[in-house]
Amino acid sequence: MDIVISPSSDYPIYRQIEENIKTEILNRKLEKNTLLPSIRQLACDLNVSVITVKKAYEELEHSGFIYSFPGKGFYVSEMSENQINIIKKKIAANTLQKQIEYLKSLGVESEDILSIIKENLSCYD
Amino acid sequence: MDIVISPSSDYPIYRQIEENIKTEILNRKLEKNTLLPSIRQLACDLNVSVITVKKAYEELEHSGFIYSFPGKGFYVSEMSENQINIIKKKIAANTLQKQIEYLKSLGVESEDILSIIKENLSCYD
Amino acid sequence: MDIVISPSSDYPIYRQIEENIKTEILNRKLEKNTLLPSIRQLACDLNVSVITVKKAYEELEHSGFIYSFPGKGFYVSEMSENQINIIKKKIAANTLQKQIEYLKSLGVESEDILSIIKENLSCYD
Amino acid sequence: MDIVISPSSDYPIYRQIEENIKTEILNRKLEKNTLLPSIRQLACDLNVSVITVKKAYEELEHSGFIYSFPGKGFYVSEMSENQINIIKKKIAANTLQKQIEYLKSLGVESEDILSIIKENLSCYD
DNA sequence: GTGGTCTAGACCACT
DNA sequence: GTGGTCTAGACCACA
Repeated sequence: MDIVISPSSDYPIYRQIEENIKTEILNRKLEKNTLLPSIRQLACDLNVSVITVKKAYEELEHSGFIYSFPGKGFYVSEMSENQINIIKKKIAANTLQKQIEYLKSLGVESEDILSIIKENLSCYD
Repeated sequence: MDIVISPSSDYPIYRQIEENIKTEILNRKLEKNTLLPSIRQLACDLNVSVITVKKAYEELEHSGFIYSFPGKGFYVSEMSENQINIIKKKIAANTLQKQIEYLKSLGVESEDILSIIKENLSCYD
Repeated sequence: MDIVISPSSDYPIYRQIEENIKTEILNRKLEKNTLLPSIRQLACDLNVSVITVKKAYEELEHSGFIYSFPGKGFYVSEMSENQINIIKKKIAANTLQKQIEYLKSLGVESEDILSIIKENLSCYD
Repeated sequence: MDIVISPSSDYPIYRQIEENIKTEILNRKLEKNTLLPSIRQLACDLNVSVITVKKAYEELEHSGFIYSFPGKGFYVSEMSENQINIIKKKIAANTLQKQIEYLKSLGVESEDILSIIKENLSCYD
């Protein structure tokens, strides 16, 4: 599992860990029922506090991406391909809508937004 | 000048004020050399502390959107139509790039992103 | 009389006016017993408040560079060539000493200071 | 770390703290990645408000001399010997140039300036 | 009147 | 514990 965090960011570390794992789950890089590294292990690897990792895992459990057996560890939840796709699209729709709302309030032209998007997407095809 | 803030947001109040004014400047709703409301006045209007407004003005001055004559007040900087457009596009390019980077790392399809964008933009035309 | 002020500077305007006039007196651009522009006139020319000019004149009178006949105006004081030279050297000695003290506390090398000085002076010979 | 401030000075306290620390960094008295005293600690030591120290640290972070990990503290930035020397010389060149410009506008002779400088420098060798 | 600075508290999120 | 933010006062220099 590759988790990259930047402690200097203004974004909380536990959120960064959370996002990293969520991404890997939605990506299918982490398969269902996989055992995640223990809180202590990950805390040690990332050189952060145990509490920080614990918080990240708790949030992930709360939002249903992982589940835990107390005393055993945290596991990746089962989700159908369909469920995952729905979640992905929901996230995309939400974030992009806010983004565009903001840029429009700035007065950015639709065509400019579209061309920036296309240019960026072309890097991935 | 219309400034709307939500003190309960997790986004700092001074950033909200900053963003509001920056948006109005980029929008040309606030024209160059306009005298902004005094720190005290705005603090009173928004029902926040003087220091909170000062910090917002300070940041805006730091990034060049406004300038001050101590003892007189804060004024909107002169910026050419061109400069403003460049700044707008820069902001758009930056935020959209990060957005797409993130969505791509999630594995969202390009066509899905594009269709969401188009759907959202159609609300503004 | 040429007075240039920058209202945006963090240096008070009345000090700027003061320094400008002091410089012209030490320069002999303003000769002894010359009648300075009236407070109202100068305030109007510089587009600043009457009070600001008044304060500058008061300070100059206080330090002996000008004198006033109430109801008539402000005049440049009489000073011998010798007196003027002594004042100039005193100012130079004071400011340069502080400057060097500061640069030395930063750990700047003496040779660097000297070469910068020489380079700058060469522009004036 | 030795920080000396004079609260009665017309120079803002937060600037004094800023200058003190900047000097120690350029001096290499504070080595890179050193943990600075916490805002609260320093505020207590200097007997000033927390906010005053915070402002000083904020400015230093803004200009790149220090960096922060929220929740952990402020650290001295990494800068090569070279970078530091460049900054030092830049500061020296800037301040000395302004100084000489001013003295020249007063009509001080080059030789006088040079002899004052040499006299002062001799105190440090 | 304005901005510039400062105090002495406070609450919060994060480590 | 740390920094991040905020309040509700205050005094000062300046215009």
